[in-house]
Amino acid sequence: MSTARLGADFFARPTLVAAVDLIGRRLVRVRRGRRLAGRIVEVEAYIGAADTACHAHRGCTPCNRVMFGPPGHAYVYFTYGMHQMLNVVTERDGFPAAILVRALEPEEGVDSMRRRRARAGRLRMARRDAAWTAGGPGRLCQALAIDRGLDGEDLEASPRLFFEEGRPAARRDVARTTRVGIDSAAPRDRAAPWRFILSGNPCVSRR
DNA sequence: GTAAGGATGCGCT
DNA sequence: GCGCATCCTTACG
Repeated sequence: MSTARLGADFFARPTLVAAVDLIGRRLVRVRRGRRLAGRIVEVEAYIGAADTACHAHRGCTPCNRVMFGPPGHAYVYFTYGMHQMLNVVTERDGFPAAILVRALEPEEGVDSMRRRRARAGRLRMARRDAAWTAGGPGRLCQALAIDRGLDGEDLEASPRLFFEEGRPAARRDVARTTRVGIDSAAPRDRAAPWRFILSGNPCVSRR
């Protein structure tokens, strides 16, 4: 178990390689001097302008420009009128690709995460269990107070948001599936097995 | 200026 | 499994 921080080199690799390697690592959000952290149990890869499920497929816009920049930076996107999603930019500067962090197993600051979820009006469900706190990209961002204010954050240097080496999963414990919620993408891209999950972990989102 | 749709989540059946 | 809330982002006029 290591608390060493993952640097830009970790993400300056082929996206699928970095995505598998990210399973089991720790995402840390520091807020008011306190740590909110969890083990990453689910991610998805979005790779290049040719991937019709990737936000980059319509070109560079003010909202997605971070994805076209250097690796190791946070790309935070707003969708469905109410949800934010946290991504990490991968590959070389100029090539748009990212890993969407879809679910965490809460480890530190769990009560704070639950309070944040409850305050947002999800009281009834928020009491249930820790798994509910950060399973799913929208829930994760809410629990960790991640919003577009963190878009473009340098995760190698930021005091507010970063990754730690944690406890990487054994390769045999990482399962691959197709990505979630991309029905309008081309059939070839819907079929790509670019979602990675920690097998059997209760915090993984649906399916 | 305006309209359509979206990398979701919740509650109910 | 299904409907709906909710509003930013984008494309088009």
